[in-house]
Amino acid sequence: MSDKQGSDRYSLRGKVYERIREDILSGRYQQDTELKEAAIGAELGVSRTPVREALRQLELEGLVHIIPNRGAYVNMITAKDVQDIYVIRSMLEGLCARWATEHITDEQLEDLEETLCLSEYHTQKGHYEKLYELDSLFHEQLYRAAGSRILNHVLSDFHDYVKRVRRKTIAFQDRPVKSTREHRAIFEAVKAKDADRAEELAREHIKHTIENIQVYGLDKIL
Amino acid sequence: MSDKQGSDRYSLRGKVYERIREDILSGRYQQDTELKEAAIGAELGVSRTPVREALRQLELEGLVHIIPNRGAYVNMITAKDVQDIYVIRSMLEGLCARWATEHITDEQLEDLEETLCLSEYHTQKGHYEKLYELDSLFHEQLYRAAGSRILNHVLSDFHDYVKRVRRKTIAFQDRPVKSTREHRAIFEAVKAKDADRAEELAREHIKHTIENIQVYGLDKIL
DNA sequence: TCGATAAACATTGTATACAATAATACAACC
DNA sequence: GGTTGTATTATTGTATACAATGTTTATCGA
Repeated sequence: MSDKQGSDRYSLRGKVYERIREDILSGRYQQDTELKEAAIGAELGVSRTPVREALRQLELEGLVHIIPNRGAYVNMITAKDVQDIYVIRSMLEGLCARWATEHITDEQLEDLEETLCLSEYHTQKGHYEKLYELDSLFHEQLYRAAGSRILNHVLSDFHDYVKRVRRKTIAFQDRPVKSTREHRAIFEAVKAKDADRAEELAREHIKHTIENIQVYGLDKIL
Repeated sequence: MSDKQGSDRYSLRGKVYERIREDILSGRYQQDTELKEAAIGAELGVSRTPVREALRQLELEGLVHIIPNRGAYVNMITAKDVQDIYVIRSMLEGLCARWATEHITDEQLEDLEETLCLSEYHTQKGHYEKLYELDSLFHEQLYRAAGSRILNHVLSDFHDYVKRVRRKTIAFQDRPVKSTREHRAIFEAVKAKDADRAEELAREHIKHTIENIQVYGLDKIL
């Protein structure tokens, strides 16, 4: 999720923030690249002020580290980070599925099913870019359904962190078919109010994603 | 953990950040209190610039929400948030204990044991303020021992979030004695390289903490 | 040539000035 | 009286100026 709690994509600060973030997450910068406020400002045609604010936010997110009076440096996401994130996510997605089962409304269930149907359609057609979006949407809908501000916050962050990895690996081998099938299974468990099963399935779903990524080869992305 | 990745407590920005953060977490502000840059700056004797930066960081952390061109508003932590955090933490602390078991060095093991000994001493003596610090330290050492930047980051954040709750409830009833005993048990499992047991114990430890908090009465804190 | 020192430079930290936007108060109108 | 439009005010968004700090380079002496 990129809309973050209020990142304000339309202010200069928001634009700069999104831009640098994207540049780091997409691997344009190398580890420890120095991010000079003036240079970035000049490049984007803004003053140092919005750049500074963007860098401070990125620091809190862990994407850059700032040494006082020296500068801001890029924190690349390492292969280990990605693996850790997926292990953590598998637990939290499980919890999320459980809570969603307990709290989901009929309307949210319908939205989820609609997303699922679309996913199944585009899986058949092999529309991978569309599938990527729908995959994100499915998970976001589940996050919301869980009804926990905190869980939503942390899962959204992680989800966003590994965006690049997901984008690259989602279409690898027979993952799309399996992934969509797993989504369907999770959905059915949630609908049937079987929280234990929903949790188990969601955990497995993420674990399978990790395996797929490992087969693909993480080093090809990072 | 308050030293954050580089929050820079010694710059004005860092001081303002810590101050506002503390004021929110300690409940000095009410939900949706408007935080005006000029007012805060005047109160702390600094210009708007560091205040702005602090507010932007707090937004990302979820402690304030900013409406563009309007202002920054306090996001209180609700009782449900606290409960959610503890449920999430119980899982992640479990994972942390597992990873710590797998990665901990002999030196880290010794540090941990030292903390533990001190805890046991101060538990006997009933030094609750000291115990609070040692409790934090024990967990932080375990976070570090797990050897995962990501897990450390998210757990430290959560740990910090519920600081106030912990401070208030740590001395409630016979919790100090039990808590220290549980720490000892976790330590022994880690030392014995029994990852399954360490994970299970760590999870239970947090669950017991939740129960203690619930008996104490969350509404008394928030 | 090497090392130390200091001066020049680059970069961040903070304050202030100005622009843009939103909130408020008040008047004109129905 | 209520409503709408406008002027005023307050507040944030951005740019710029200045201060403090860190880094590099040039110079001097041994």
